Amino acid sequence: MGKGLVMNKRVTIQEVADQAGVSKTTVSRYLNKKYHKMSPATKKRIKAVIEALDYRPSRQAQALKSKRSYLIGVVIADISNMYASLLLKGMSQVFNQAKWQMIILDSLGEVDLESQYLERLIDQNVDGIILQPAAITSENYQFIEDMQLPLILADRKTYPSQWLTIGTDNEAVISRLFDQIHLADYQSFVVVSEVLAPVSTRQDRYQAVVTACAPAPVHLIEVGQNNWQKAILDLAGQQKTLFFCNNGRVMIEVLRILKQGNFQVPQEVGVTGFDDWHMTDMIGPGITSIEQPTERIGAALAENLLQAIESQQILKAGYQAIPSHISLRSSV
Amino acid sequence: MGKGLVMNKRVTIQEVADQAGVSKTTVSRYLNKKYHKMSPATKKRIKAVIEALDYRPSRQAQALKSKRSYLIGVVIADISNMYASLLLKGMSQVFNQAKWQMIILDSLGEVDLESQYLERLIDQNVDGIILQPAAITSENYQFIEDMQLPLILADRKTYPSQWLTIGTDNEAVISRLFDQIHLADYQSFVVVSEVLAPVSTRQDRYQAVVTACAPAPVHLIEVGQNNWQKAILDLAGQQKTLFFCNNGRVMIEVLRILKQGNFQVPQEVGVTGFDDWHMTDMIGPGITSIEQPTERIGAALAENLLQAIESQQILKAGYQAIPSHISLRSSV
DNA sequence: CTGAAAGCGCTAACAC
DNA sequence: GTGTTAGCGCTTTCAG
Repeated sequence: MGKGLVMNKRVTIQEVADQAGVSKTTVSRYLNKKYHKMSPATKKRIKAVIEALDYRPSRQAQALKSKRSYLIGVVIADISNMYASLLLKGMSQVFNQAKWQMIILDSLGEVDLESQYLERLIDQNVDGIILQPAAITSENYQFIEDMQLPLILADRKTYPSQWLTIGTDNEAVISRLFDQIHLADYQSFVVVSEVLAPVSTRQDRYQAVVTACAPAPVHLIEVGQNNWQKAILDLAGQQKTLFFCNNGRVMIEVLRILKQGNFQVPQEVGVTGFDDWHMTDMIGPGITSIEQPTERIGAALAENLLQAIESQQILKAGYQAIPSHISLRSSV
Repeated sequence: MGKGLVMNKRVTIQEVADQAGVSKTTVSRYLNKKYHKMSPATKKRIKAVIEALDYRPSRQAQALKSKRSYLIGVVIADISNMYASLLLKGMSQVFNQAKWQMIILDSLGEVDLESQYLERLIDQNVDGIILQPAAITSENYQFIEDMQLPLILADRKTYPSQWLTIGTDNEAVISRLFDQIHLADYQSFVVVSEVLAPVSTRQDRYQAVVTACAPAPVHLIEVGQNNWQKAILDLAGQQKTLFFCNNGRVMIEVLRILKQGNFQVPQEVGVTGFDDWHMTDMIGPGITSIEQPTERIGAALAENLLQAIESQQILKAGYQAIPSHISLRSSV
């Protein structure tokens, strides 16, 4: 690898220049592949010295001068969540293949913490930001725009629409899913979700279910609310109910509760919804569910952001929906 | 928030100095809380200007001068893995609470890619590195040591032992788990694992099972090998077998295979092992399993690394085991 | 108590 | 083709 046996201090461009008998400028030109007017001889000499010394330019210094850090800030609402993991996987495939690196922060879904972290990213001179916003109002993120920093939203929209958001095709896939379900089999319909208000995705999914079930009414159970578990069991006990779960964690919970209540799926209750794990087929009879293309969403976020950074263009506000896959099994 | 309506360029320390009628030096002193010899008046004035201008120092520039980037490099073998997610969660709790930020890279378990990423982190002037190594030989990481960069290993040891590694108490917890199992119930014992060779953790777990079952022999099935699925079904069919799964993904796979083969757990086969998801209770009868304290491992890694960085001391090589929890259910 | 000046490692006019 | 010079935004002697 051309590495010396022991090396303490970083070698600098100056040392390379000295050893090669040229100026820093020339070395810098070499580094930045500006060969257009450079004698093959010097070029070769510099190359040799760089290898001998195992010289690697300091990104810090380059960034300070060139205003490009090759750092991307990523703020996620919960890094331990499977959805987030897959999103990050997709991003890292795009960024790391190129020379970009991600600084990843976990906002815990808390708006104040999120603001703090966003500011830190700006302090760090990141070239762009990918954000899964904890707030639903665009105003919270206006200051990023003011800084002229490219920003792209993951999964969740903010209002009024101001940035490009990339996520699942919630409405379309839910509509397709319900086309496959024989609604007459059910006497009541329930959406189970984490609290709707702060997250556009949850609202959109709820609305899509409402639309799909119309004119039948749709109940909403928000996990964490008073007696929500009991509410599920009550509904399941009263009439044949279809439970639509807004994400994978919720689905796991619902299945657990129904199992404890000794309800048979799909004979006594129906269960469907979003499955972040792609593994509900392990559970019970196999759950008919929506599998999100999470990695591809992550990759798309990264690609779009890079393009915006490199072209210096502002991303067009709006929602880019990546199509989901419906996994038909036997839970409904 | 003290933010102006529109601001394009970052404000610099020079502008603050000008507005406050002092020199950059004094502002810098203020920023670094060197108040010892500074008149309350100037202090107040600087404070006011900083707030009015919403000035925030550039980390880039600070780092270039002070040799402290407040950046930590984290290289993980697979970022979409649940174990990794929880590790990162634990780390982020420690780092982000303080003013540290993580650059996270996914090595895909590939040694070459990993080397490349580690070098990039060095280029970026990170203050320390947390690594879940893809290779098992310490030699691969010697160059980090040569750079005087604090390094700490997550979950996996390298040989010869050269750095502090923090992970699960594999041997101890496996020994405790087997104390709870009535070995006489089984006629054969099998460890199912991803390929053993490159990862110390997998080897250690296998050895611990061998020790616990002695003098009975222990079969080893490496997933991905020729006909490994069939091997599982064959063993299960021949005699009453206990399957020990080396991690959560493997356990999911084993359960899936056994289910397809119509084997009843625990009547016909026993299943136990490590469960990264803390959710195998959703599956079948509830799986007796080992739940790793993954978040705490992540936090411990972060804490130890920070301490090493701040004290300028080298971490003592060795293995720090964080105790796991055994979840006794009914699968064995 | 405060400031001038040098410099961290690099890039980019502008000369020659 | 290549070098000189002047910074990027900050910290830190060293003087006063």
